[in-house]
Amino acid sequence: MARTYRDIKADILGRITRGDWKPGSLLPGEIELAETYGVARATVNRAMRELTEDGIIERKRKSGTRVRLSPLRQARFDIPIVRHEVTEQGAAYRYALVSSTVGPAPDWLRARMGLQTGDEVRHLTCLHMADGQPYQYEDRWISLALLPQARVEDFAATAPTEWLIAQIPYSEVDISLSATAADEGLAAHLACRPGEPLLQIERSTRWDGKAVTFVQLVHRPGHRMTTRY
Amino acid sequence: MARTYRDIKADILGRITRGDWKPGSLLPGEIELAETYGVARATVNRAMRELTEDGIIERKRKSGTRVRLSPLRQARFDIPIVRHEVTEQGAAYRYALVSSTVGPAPDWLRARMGLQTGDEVRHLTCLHMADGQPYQYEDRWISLALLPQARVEDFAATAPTEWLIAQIPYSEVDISLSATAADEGLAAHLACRPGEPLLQIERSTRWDGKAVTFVQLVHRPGHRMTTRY
DNA sequence: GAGTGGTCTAGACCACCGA
DNA sequence: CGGTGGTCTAGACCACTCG
Repeated sequence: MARTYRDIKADILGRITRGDWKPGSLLPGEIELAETYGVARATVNRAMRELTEDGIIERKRKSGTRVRLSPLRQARFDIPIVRHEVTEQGAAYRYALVSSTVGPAPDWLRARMGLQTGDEVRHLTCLHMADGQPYQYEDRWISLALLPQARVEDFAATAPTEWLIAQIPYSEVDISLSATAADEGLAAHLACRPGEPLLQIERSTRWDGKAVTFVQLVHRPGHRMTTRY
Repeated sequence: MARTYRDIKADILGRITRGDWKPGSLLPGEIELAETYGVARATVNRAMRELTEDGIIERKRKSGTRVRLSPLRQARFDIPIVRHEVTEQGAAYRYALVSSTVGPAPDWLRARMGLQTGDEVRHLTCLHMADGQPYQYEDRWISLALLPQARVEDFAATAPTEWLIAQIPYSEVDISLSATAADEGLAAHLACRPGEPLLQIERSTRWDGKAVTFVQLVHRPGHRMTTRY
């Protein structure tokens, strides 16, 4: 007999995957299930709530709980710090600052970050290496309106990402994943041929609703992001 | 005054983002917080549990709750059904079956799916279109050992994904994201130049621990996957 | 209006793990 | 060992929404 909310969650999920409860069908109410399993209603509720978060079932007051017609598929990808990603693979991590400038934000960036005309930004490009091989190329813009201390910071030793985490640990982020072709510069930095397909991640970070930083991260050829669910 | 677990969660998160509680620091215990907020301990627990799931804090019995040193970043991407993805953009969806064969699984696929020598698979390639333009190219393999009914199914009208969901609604999935270059065939199907960088998703689906299907989904040039957190 | 899920409470016991 | 979080209970009230 099931006793914990985990047991109950597993049992309900089992009935769904085995086809006892088919997509679209109505599940028993919480009170009934609580009696069936011999537990308190709160315990059943916890199990059902997690199944809802997992995209397995849909719940509505009054109408009850149904198995989702088409399961809501969502994958979670960890967004690692490059240094950790590299060292966890057992490789030696090295970071190099490639270029650094300060100036007014170009138009496309102003649009993208929602900056005012004349707002200045620190523009950094850097390279992250694993065992001496290029691993990821980083092209970052930091708003000096919000982070004036970025004007004078020396990024020779510390990568911008890790510096930024120390400044604003918790923020809102937009992420975009796409494929891009290596141009001459990228090819040189990542030691690949021009035109080679590369996985690119773009991140916009906001704090208190205001744009803090925008970054393009381009991975070396063949890089994969993986996850399971 | 905070009254619900949402209020409390927001208040705690606010103190963290504002820097009242810095990364690595110890938060008050649940009992103390419950008294502070004037609620039951279970309410504080719910708030803290969600902050843990969100990767904001770390909890350990006996030692207590700490703000994570470097916030655990994870992004959730919805894995939509192509047809829904297209129609939600207001475009007309069309599906076309390109090729279909039945035969023994090639070696690389056997390794990838963990099939036995001689296991047969149905191999399908199809095209998903939005407003008459190529949108996504699908290259799918279905294990006939697990889904014998796939041998005779006519995929002319129904896309494999949607048929599969009807057969095994809930399953375990491995996902891999990468960039690939269009070869001659892909270029023809997706109406792009050979060599063009394309975003590719590979999915392995298991049910009851056994490999059911493997698919490569290649998006048209310029496609982006986006999310926020 | 009434039935369902959403949440809160007060109390209890347990499991883990650091000192 | 003792303190912390993890979970369960029994009961209650509330909010949403369908009929």
